[in-house]
Amino acid sequence: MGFSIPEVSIRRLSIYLRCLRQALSRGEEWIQSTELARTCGISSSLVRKDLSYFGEFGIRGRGYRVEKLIKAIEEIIGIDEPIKVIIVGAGNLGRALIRHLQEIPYFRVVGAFDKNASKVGSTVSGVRVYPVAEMEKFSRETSPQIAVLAIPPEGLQETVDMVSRAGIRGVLSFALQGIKVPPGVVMNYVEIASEIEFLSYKIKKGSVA
Amino acid sequence: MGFSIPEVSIRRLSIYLRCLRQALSRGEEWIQSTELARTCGISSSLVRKDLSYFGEFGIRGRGYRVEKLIKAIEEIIGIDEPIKVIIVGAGNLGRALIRHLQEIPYFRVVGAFDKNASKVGSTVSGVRVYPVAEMEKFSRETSPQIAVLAIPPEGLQETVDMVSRAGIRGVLSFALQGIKVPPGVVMNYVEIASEIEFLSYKIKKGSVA
DNA sequence: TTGTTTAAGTTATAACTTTCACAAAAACCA
DNA sequence: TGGTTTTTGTGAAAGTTATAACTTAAACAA
Ligand SMILES: NC(=O)c1ccc[n+]([C@@H]2O[C@H](COP(=O)([O-])OP(=O)(O)OC[C@H]3O[C@@H](n4cnc5c(N)ncnc54)[C@H](O)[C@@H]3O)[C@@H](O)[C@H]2O)c1
Ligand SMILES: NC(=O)c1ccc[n+]([C@@H]2O[C@H](COP(=O)([O-])OP(=O)(O)OC[C@H]3O[C@@H](n4cnc5c(N)ncnc54)[C@H](O)[C@@H]3O)[C@@H](O)[C@H]2O)c1
Repeated sequence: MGFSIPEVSIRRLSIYLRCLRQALSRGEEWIQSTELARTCGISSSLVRKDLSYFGEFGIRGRGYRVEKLIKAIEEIIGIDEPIKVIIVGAGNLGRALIRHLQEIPYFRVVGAFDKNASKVGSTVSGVRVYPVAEMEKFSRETSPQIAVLAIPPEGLQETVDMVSRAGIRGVLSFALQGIKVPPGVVMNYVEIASEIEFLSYKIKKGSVA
Repeated sequence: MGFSIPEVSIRRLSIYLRCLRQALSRGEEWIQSTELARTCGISSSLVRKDLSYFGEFGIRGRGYRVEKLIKAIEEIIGIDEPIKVIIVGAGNLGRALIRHLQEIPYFRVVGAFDKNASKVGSTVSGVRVYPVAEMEKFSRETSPQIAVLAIPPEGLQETVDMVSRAGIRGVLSFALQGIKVPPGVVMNYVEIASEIEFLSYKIKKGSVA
């Protein structure tokens, strides 16, 4: 076959999932690509194309069964089983993330880690904060798949290496820094400042036109 | 001319900015496209291409003057003057964002807004929390450019409309929802769940290969 | 000066992504 | 039952973005 699925398609799947869940909660049993496209703000052919990378999920002339499509996308993404997540850095951001992720049923925040002794032993929404030194041991026992790093850029490289040694292969970082990502680890970044800068540019450009 | 600058290029500019600031803080006066590319994990021709959309900033055979390039990118993005930001929703996330953005010199968090009376009047890192009803008045006096929405999806449409009425044209939302964005408003989203789902897919795919 | 080296800027090509347009399949109706 | 409608799935075209290859300008040394 020799072709790869666009990364943007995967990101869109996760948006479709949100729309589909909303549709389901509104009691809708069927949905068409046009409807899904409209709520996501894209074209219907793109919706169909994205799905077609993974198989045939719809019925021609009818649309997609909402529930079935949700299950299918969950399986594609890999969240048919709850994903175990750890949070590194139990500061303001880390605590907000724990609370947020706890509310999402297909994530399980199994633990938090902090290097500050005063944070260790405390609990955030029922999630225990462990010393970073225990990460490898904890990981052997619990096998989390994802680490979310809510720490300053200073300790980033060291932490990524540690997380990798603990066998965690997916890392989401809130510290943006030129880092050597260990082999086998997939890492991405969220940077609010960049998002605001992007908006700033768009506003500026729009006002000129 | 009839060609548009790719949005991804703008997003990369803001990453270049971070690398450049680091280089500056290390006392480096000059930087080459290869070096900038390496620290950002992309190709050097892409760096040069991105910059070439906006002009000529380097010296052939020499590279880019770090300080000059920072200034140039800041001006392109529109952060040569500090950007005034408001935060809507002074919960866990809102407070974490206030603290984070306060640390970045080219942002000025001028106020926070909450609909919960018990939050109103309090202060987070020196930023005052106002009732949402005062947003328009506040905005007339202070003219913030960007609103960051750290609220649940329920009130999103209403809040976006309010923010738009207040004359704010850039919105960053942490609630992902099929929303009608008022004309003239640029809106984008940050959704940690989507980022983790994306990682989940990549891990899953990697382990099969 | 003049030749050589270096790295930016630019053009051409390749890779990727989206859209278009239509065939195919299911459902519905007379 | 057969024709009509509807909407998916898909191959090809169009459009966009990234990479590679090349050209030009600056700097430096002899
Ligand atoms: N990228 C973004 O969009 C974004 C948004 C908000 C905050 N941030 C950044 O994230 C970081 C955390 O923000 P915060 O508001 O929670 O700060 P904070 O100071 O409240 O919390 C940081 C926590 O991390 C712990 N920590 C520091 N280094 C660590 C390490 N190497 N290992 C384990 N724990 C460690 C500290 O002990 C502290 O508890 C800050 O650097 C902030 O600038 C980024
Ligand atoms: N997208 C993401 O990545 C992400 C990350 C973290 C949290 N969240 C979401 O963001 C929201 C806020 O998270 P949190 O942890 O701060 O919750 P929180 O309950 O601590 O805070 C929410 C605050 O917003 C206020 N609020 C609610 N509706 C409002 C409105 N219409 N106008 C003004 N203020 C309003 C509430 O009074 C409260 O103070 C939650 O829905 C959470 O799920 C999203």
